[in-house]
Amino acid sequence: MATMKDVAKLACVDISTVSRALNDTAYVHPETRERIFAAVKELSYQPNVLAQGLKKGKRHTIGVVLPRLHMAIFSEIMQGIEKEARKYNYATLICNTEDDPEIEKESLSRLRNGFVDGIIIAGTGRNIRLLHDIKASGISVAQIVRDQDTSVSSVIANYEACGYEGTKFLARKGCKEIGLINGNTHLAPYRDRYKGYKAALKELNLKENYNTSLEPSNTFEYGYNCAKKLLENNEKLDAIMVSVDIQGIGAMRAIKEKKLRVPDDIRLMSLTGHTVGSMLETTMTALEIPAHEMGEKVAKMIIEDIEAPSDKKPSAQHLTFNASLVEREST
Amino acid sequence: MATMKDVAKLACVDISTVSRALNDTAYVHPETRERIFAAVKELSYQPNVLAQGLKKGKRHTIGVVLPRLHMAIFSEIMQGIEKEARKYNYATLICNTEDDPEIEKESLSRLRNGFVDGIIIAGTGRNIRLLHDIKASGISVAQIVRDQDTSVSSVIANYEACGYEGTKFLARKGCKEIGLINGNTHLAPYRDRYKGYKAALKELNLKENYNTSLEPSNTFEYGYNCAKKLLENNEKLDAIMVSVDIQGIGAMRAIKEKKLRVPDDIRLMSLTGHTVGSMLETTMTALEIPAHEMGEKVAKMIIEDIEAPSDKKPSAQHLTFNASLVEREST
DNA sequence: CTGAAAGCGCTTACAG
DNA sequence: CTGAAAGCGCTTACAG
Repeated sequence: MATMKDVAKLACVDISTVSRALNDTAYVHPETRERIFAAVKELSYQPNVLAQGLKKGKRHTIGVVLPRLHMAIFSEIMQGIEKEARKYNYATLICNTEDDPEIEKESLSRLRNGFVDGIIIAGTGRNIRLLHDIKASGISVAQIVRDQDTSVSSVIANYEACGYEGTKFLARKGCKEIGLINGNTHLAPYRDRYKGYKAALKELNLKENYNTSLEPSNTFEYGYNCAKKLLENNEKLDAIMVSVDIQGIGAMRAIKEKKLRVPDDIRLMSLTGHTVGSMLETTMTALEIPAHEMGEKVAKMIIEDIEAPSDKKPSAQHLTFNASLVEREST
Repeated sequence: MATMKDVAKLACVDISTVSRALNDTAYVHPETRERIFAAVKELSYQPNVLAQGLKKGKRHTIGVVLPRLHMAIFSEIMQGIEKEARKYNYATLICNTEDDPEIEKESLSRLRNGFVDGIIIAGTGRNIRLLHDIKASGISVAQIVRDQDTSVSSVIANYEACGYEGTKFLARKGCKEIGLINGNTHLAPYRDRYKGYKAALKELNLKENYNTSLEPSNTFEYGYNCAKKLLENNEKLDAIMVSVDIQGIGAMRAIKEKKLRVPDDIRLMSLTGHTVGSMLETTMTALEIPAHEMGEKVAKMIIEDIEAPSDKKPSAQHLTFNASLVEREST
């Protein structure tokens, strides 16, 4: 690979002049400029990003730490992040943690050391101190979906409202025994959905049908197992709310194996739908969250933070999106 | 952030000694060593990866260029790549191109400039020259799923066999009018599936039912639209093979809207299944490809290439995996 | 066993 | 308008 030195030699100028011409950071005589660009072309010179980053202390790269990509809302959010990042000429580096705090820790450690200017995270909540360290060391941080820490900016959906409105909606449909398949309530979204569910049940004077399991909750199997238990525990159950679409697919399977019909015997809805729900054989009613838009916003937020001069970084912002109810066949 | 200089000062040694102690690259007196590690701890020093990379010319990072993450087999392959990369202490950087040659070009250009030591790509086939340039410049390259270029190592599944065996299987089930929903035949997997399909039809003395559309083929909508056309064009159609699971979900929807039943009226199967197929309401028969394993292999392949001394890089290897038939409800 | 020094490929004050 | 030089944070021959 040609270096700036080679270009300088070929163009018969100093390397500093090449730098200035290329970065357009000072006036360079048109002729010199032309010679330089000719040399660049001839050598098909490409600047070394490492060296630039070393000098400027900036990588123009955002790290995104996510618990899951496959069949989860995070890959849709990611599309939004990438689109926005590309607009500002930032690259994105995705780390997939599988919701394992150890992998998360390792990913964060790796990212902090010169890899990125900012980190967007949907975290396990187990590495908050590390995250603070990272922020203190000058790397911008923002949370997506899971706001584990109020001192760090975040973009989330209103999960409590999802739990509340979902329950109310099913009650209006005549359901009396509404189950909720949730996940680890240490994570903000699960905690909040549960809160909303309980609040609605109280107003409606209904009782709780709740089941949980020890497995990772963002999976098909989890939805399947929890649905099975809910159905066994209460034979009058007439509705199941799942936290995320993928659980709903598992629940659908469990319901079918019990020879029950959706929606006639059991109504089924997802509390944080994304595009999957509309594609299923029995399409799924859902409170859909604007994943793409949320991704764009959090990317914009972190880029603004990165590019703000260090003496006046914006203070932590928290952006909450509302979900919108989309009725489909499953209710 | 503390630098190596700070550590050296605190430990009262030269920075070169710190470097040696930390990298274990030469004998350092135990006491000195201890002082250095104490200083590292005290300052919570973290080496700057940029600077290391600049000096050593290595980033310990692999770029992965994929056409799609959401609901596609690529996120499963990615899991395998990440697992293997982590084992060798490599980071992975994912670029999502949405199968757009321009985005792909941009991603590749970005990666080549000091970002990564190697690139794994499932490409559009439109940037082969650029890929050659990149390889020539000393960055390792490997292809996954799509082997557009025999001079570059690859890990793929035997798509021709998939097309062939799928067709034979459906014929054994008694199907006479077997449709194929495919995709852009400039891409090797689509081209090969089609080849296998035609070969089997010829042996069986059956005629082709083939439809294609101009949209990106890796989507639900594509499967839906093509299935609809196939059903309209031939009312005796008794089977549909889709190239990928997500198309199958769309096809299922189209079949259902026609008031036809799967598998009684129409048998449906996917030619490159991954985990989605087993989770659907009507589970989908598929030729399953070992996505996770393929990811691991391609990661291993590229890491070996990266770490080989530049005078004896291994020559291009091509690894082909077989799919295995998993019968489920849809046939 | 350890230090002084050069160098990786750039950027950016400082002169002129 | 352009060059010479220092420096970003490391690694690694070269001495001793």
